[in-house]
Amino acid sequence: MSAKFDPDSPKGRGSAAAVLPSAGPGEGAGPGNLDRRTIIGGAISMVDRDGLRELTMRKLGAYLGVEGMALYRYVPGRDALLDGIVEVVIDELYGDPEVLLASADWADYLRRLAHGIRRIALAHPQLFPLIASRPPAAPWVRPPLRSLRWMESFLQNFRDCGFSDRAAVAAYQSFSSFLLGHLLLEVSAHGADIGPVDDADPTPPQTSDLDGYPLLKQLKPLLSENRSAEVFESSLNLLVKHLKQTGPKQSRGVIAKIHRTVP
Amino acid sequence: MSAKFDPDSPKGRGSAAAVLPSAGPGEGAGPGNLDRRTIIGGAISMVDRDGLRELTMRKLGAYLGVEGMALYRYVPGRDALLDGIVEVVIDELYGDPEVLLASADWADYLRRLAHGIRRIALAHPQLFPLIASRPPAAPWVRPPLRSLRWMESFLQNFRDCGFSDRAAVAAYQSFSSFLLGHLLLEVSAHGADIGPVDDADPTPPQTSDLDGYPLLKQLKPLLSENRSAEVFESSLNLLVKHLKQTGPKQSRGVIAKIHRTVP
DNA sequence: GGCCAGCGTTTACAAGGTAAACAAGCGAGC
DNA sequence: GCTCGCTTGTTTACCTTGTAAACGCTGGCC
Repeated sequence: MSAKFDPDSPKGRGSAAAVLPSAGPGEGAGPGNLDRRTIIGGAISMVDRDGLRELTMRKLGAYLGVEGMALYRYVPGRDALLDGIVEVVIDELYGDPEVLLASADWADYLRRLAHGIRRIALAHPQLFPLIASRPPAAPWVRPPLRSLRWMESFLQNFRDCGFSDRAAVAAYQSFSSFLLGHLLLEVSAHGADIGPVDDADPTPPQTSDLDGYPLLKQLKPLLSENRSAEVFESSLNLLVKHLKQTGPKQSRGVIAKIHRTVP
Repeated sequence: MSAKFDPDSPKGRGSAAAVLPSAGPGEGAGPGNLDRRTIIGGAISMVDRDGLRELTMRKLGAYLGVEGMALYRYVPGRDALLDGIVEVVIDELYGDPEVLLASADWADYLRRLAHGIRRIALAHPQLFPLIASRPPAAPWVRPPLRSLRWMESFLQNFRDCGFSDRAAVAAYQSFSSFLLGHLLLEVSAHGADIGPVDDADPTPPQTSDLDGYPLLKQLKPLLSENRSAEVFESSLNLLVKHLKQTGPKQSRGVIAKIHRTVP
């Protein structure tokens, strides 16, 4: 495993995690140029560029070459827009050829899914906290796996792989929690969340007051090292190993037929 | 370990995680009733009650029996107020008698710390996402452990327990990520984050459209079971076990003297 | 008594979300 | 071809919020 190349980095791959052709600024905006998808797409690229705080109805309107109020014809309000964004971004998963909807090899399934979501997180660092914190449709649909469809296919797949109901649910929960925690931290280290809070001073408290904290000062190089990719990989492996011990009912080699694809 | 009793539930204990006497509404507000602490305390209890979105300068002012603008004499602005909140809430850790600043038994240390933070998260479900998403002082200070002081003592303790620098840093990172992921999910299941977005309909999409998702429908009882306390406990144990394998240089039994307390 | 510093209030303004009235284009039916 | 009414974007307007700046009270000190 190379230490230098991160296979999930947005620059490192060509696939999904790229959103529709991005709905760039549509200056000349005759009527009919607008629809829900375009609006959400525009919102996504605005947020990717400027951060969440800069996403306002009027500015998004301007970005699309239209008056802010026009958006309300397609989106009930700002909150709904945010929900739409989350939904669309998560839907990128469906377009990712490396993520499978089902696989008899649940470990492989899990790894692909995890990397797929990581790719999304890295492609949209500014959006990821939103994905994590928007209230889910139902209380047991956990971020970042958000959608009922993904949840259904996840559980189905694990059951088909011989997990008991309880074990499948447990797998789902540990997986979500691992992914959320890891990616949220990774993404926030990328300087996400905080948009241009202060456009002034680009390095506010950098290299600052570590004087009271000698150990911190000493370990700073280690702490600043970005080994996210490897850490991600090894935590994921740990999770898989743990599931292998606690999860599947039948022993290795027995494969339950996948008899059902997802809606 | 009882399955029914959650030792970290706010109702289940008497200790910290209770914030100052709460700075209740101070109706008659002569001058001098105000200070930074009171303001932050009031903000915290407002958020605990009504959610983040309801926390506005004017409403907080009213809550404290004062005009909104008065707050600006003690707090530079709303963002700084939020930072103050996060800081104060995390500081509850120092008041928690069950959390140790250092211990020769690092596993015990870790467990106590984890439970301490969990207690905070459960005591302030509405605030926890804020703790998780406020930009940290330095990029390598990860939520939810937030403060430089905690970080320093954490690392120091692990080093004193025989962890190499690298291992201590790794422990810090896995610990943060585990804690963040788990608690964020746990707290959001408590219906946090989303404040009174719509005061109308108390059960909007409940028991709703699970029709396309038979497995979900079937597993719903399992999924809605709240075993957070146990799951937390066992994930924490898993983490500890893992650290035991990868972490400390010297074998069990050798205790490095704790020769330094934290600033 | 007069003055000053500290503190809360008033006034004012720029964003932002959103409702409601409005207008321009355009196809359906006659 | 004309008109009607719908679709879609625009204008206007209002309320809430964050925040700057000016104002005025009040209690202690000379």
